[in-house]
Amino acid sequence: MYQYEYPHPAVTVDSVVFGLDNEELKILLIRRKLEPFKGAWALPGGFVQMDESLDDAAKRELMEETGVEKLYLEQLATFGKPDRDPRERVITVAYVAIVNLFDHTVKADSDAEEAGWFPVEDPPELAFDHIKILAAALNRLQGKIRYQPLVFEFLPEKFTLSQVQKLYETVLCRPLDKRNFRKKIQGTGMVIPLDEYEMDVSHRAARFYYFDRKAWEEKSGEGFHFSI
Amino acid sequence: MYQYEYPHPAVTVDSVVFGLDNEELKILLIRRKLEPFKGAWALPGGFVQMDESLDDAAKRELMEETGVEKLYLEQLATFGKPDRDPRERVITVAYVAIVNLFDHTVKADSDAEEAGWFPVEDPPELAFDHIKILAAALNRLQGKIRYQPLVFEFLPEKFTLSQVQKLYETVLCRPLDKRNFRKKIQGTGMVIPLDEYEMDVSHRAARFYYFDRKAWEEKSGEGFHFSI
DNA sequence: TATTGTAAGTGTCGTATATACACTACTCCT
DNA sequence: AGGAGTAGTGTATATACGACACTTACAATA
Repeated sequence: MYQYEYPHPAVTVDSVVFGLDNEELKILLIRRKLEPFKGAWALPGGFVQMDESLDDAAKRELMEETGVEKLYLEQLATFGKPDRDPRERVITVAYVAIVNLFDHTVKADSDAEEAGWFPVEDPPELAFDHIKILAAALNRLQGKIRYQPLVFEFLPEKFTLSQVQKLYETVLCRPLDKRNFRKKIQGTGMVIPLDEYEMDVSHRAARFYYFDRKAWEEKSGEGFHFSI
Repeated sequence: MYQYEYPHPAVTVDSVVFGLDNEELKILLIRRKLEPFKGAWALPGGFVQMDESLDDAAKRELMEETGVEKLYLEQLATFGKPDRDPRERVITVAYVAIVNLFDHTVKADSDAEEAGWFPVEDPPELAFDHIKILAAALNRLQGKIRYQPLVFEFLPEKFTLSQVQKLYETVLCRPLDKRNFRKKIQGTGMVIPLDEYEMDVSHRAARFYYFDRKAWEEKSGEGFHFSI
């Protein structure tokens, strides 16, 4: 038992994990095994250990639940209404994560836990206030994707420009003009053409490109905006 | 005494309170009366009560420490490195606040606590990791002021365009062209001229304007960007 | 081997937006 | 009357953005 002079809330981390699955934007959800909300779908997460930072806690929980090590992770916001958990006062630090479903396989159904990918547009009923967290995460993603190169976190190392465009269209929920899009994305100077082309497609093969992370890290230092 | 089956961190809220004092951007700091960091300057804040939301906690602490009710308040980020407080594990939810030092007087030196306004550029040594929180807050302010009308939170109801421009220049740390600035700010349609002019100035009297909050709230709903 | 289906790839022009830049107007003070 | 000090105003150029339609390449099928 742990004793304190004043009451302390519990602190959890919960992550909204985005991934691109079949050209659809999806989120990873876990089915709860315990009360409260037993059987309901919920964001992956858990309690912060006393010796780990918040980022580390988020990483650990995701590692445990998805098996993925390399993912994009960023703190979103902290949710702390007094009654958001019926058991005790629980404050949750929410994260946005992006996993690359091309390069890594996610153990969606792990040992003990049932997990699954759900379309962002119509998720199932979620436990706690997780639907609010999802809304905030989607909002952040849509805002940030326009001036930071987050799209490449979703895509394989080598991708076609059509893939990039479709992803932007999916996230932003609006169509983009092909020529203008290609002008912009190539105008950044960070999306570099390879001498490789698609194979085994029943139409003209698309060229592969890669994202020059080094150039971005240098230029993002001062002033440079990605901006699509 | 309060008992828990698992260890719980303490949770505080700390606010970076910005204000415009003599055309300088300043932050409000409190001198600590207790260990640790006794005597050092720190961000105003305190423990979250079990029956209040995080926003309410931030508001309450600021009300207690500054006496100001009407202020702009927005959650910034949560800081939770395990060793950021030497006593016990303390996770702090940081807020950015803006107080209007024209319309409200802040009880900078209150009963028990010594408080003061310090230039953002060279603050004193701060307790805990508060210098990091300050850096993050300044970053947020500089970013957000360019596409949201935060400036008017600093200024009196009726202001001159020169005041607005000087404030932008102060926050962004760069000079702006007067004519282009005035074109843009008037182009928003939300900064409305009054038929009042400065009095008792030893030069041409400047016209007063006000910010049309209603128009902003309507237009900010969809798509409109303030953008300076 | 000719045809068809499908997605890839490419350029221009008009419009809107951003930037650079310098003088006159007003008020008070000496 | 003139000087000090800040308010206020317009134009021209460069850049960015959005609209828009056809040709190319590949493979499957007739």
